[in-house]
Amino acid sequence: MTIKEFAKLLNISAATVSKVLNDSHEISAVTKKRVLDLAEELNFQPNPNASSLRRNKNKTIAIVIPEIANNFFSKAIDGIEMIAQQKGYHSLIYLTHESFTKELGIVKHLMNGRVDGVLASVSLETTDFSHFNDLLEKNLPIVLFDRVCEEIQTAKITTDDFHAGYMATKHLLDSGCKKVGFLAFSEVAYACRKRKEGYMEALKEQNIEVDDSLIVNCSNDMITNFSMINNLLKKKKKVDGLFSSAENLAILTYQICSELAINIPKDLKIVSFSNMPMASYLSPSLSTITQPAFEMGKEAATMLFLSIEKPRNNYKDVFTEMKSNLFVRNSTKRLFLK
Amino acid sequence: MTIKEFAKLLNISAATVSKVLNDSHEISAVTKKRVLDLAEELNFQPNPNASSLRRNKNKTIAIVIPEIANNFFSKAIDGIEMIAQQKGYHSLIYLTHESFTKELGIVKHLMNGRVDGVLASVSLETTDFSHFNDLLEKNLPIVLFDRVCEEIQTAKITTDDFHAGYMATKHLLDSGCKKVGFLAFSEVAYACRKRKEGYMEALKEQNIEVDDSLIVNCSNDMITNFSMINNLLKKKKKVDGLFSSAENLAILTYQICSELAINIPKDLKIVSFSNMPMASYLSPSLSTITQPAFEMGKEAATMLFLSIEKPRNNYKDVFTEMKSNLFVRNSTKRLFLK
DNA sequence: CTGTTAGCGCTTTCAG
DNA sequence: CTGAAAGCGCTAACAG
Repeated sequence: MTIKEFAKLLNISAATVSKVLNDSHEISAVTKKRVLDLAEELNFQPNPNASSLRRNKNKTIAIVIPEIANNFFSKAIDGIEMIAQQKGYHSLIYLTHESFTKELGIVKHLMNGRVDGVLASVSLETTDFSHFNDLLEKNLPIVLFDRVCEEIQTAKITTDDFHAGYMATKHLLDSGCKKVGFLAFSEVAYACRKRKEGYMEALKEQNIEVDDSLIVNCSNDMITNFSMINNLLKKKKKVDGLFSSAENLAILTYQICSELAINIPKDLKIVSFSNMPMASYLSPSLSTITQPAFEMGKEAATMLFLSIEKPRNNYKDVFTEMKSNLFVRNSTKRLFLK
Repeated sequence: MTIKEFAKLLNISAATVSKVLNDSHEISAVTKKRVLDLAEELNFQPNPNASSLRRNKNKTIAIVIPEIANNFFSKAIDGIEMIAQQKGYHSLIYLTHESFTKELGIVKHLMNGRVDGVLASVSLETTDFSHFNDLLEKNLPIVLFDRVCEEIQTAKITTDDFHAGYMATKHLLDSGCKKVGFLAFSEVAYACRKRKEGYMEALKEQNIEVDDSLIVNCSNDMITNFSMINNLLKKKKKVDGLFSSAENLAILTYQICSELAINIPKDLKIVSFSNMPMASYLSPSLSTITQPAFEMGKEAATMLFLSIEKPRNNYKDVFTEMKSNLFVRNSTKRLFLK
């Protein structure tokens, strides 16, 4: 049903109906009620495409992320979608699967005006970020979260990755580890570099030389990751502690330890970034750093709507670092970072 | 930039450009190339709202699910999005958070023609399914997956829940359990009822009377679930095996066992539906039944596109039960269902 | 093979 | 306070 047909049912004009549905102040209370009542009864909704075309606004945002089968990202989407639903916006989801080419294609596509704003976490392969700048030049607001980059001047949300890395490593050293390794999910990603800097800071504080052979630079290729971590662990007495910058690498390590008959946590203590629910009950030997994924999603979405609804310079280049939680050992200890 | 402005750059008409971009056969190769080259160079894309309005088609589907911070649903979305991307479709995501009211609001909203099809998993609270029928009456194709219902005549995808329940329970009995309990995530959900029927079948086969006091009917309220499961477990010697129909209930049980100092799997063996990555390495005592979530997503999306692109009766009321990759797994055993 | 034209359904002046 | 009419940008029918 079109707005014209609907209007005819009440013997008024389409313009009047449109004004009521858009809550214009120039309509009498009586007409308003008549329209709203019938709209409710018939579940009448104006055609969103016609409306978007005319207004040049879509009430839609895009979420561009590397993967979704991931406890961090799925919780972040949960937060994003909650804010979007509150604001009456719709959320389109796009997965890059860590591919630069896909990310580029998606972002270029988004320049067609299908969405009013973009929330993005950059893929592991991405080192050239100019496609995001192209969005900004088209006046499309964008907020980066978790996988941010330094090159783009826009709002960004991360956890305090340096401090988290520092605390994780310190925890391992305090637990008696002498040789603490580091599993990097990427050599270039900003978040991972910060986590590594925190790791190095904790070592430095205790006058421990950084041993590059204890640092495994992983990638998106799990086969290679497996063999690199395997190589590290099969050298007896090589490492007694491991700080993992990503959940999937920690899980991979559990698998390797199982095959090599390495006892966790007796022979090897692990602290990992992870958003697995109740990790400490399921696997009491896994200590986790939990990022506030849901809150980060909400925060990122809130900032995006701010800049969709207000002029751009309100938010430009804000950098927010959120506090994360370090859960250690079956929830008897819980160290808050910061 | 509009298609008219773009056409002027090449001194041709907007219609011609439109035909090229929609791959019409009535355009010369030369013109085609000129248009495509410039479009590539300028990243020109026609306004999607104008196009959708004119065509009355959106190249967009909706995914309506209870929650996303969930290993099953996030993997399913992964599969859905993959097929959608291949088909050049966009995916809108809507979360009901298990609320009937929210589901109703979302589905009613979708009747405005914003999407060309709907993929849905019904919420736990939903017992009246007529809103889905309203969609079908508006000629909007819909495919239900995992949380399906019997009341709607449309395509549905589930796992073989009866057989999975049977195998899980049989596995516990074969492992020497005498008193096997069942954690139901819902009393009414079709999938859960089937899992329970499988559970009862396995008991019956071994001439074991069903003991209702070993069946915990859980809900979406985790506080109540906690106390009900706690009550069951704190009675010593009450149960020595537990089949959980949902991952979150199993994790809750791990927490309770930790507090009650119940040794898993010595005192209590657990088999649970779960899509946690490498559950058996992380927590070797947890045996899982893994649903082929990714494949179910792909299958559901494929069926949806079939019915979007072809007349409706092609797919009406097909019921697919997926069997591949459904197995009880712990580190040592992997039992394939069917 | 290419161009002209009408109109998708809505919102927004502007006139009354 | 209400309505008439223009036009958002595109595509499809039709003419040439």
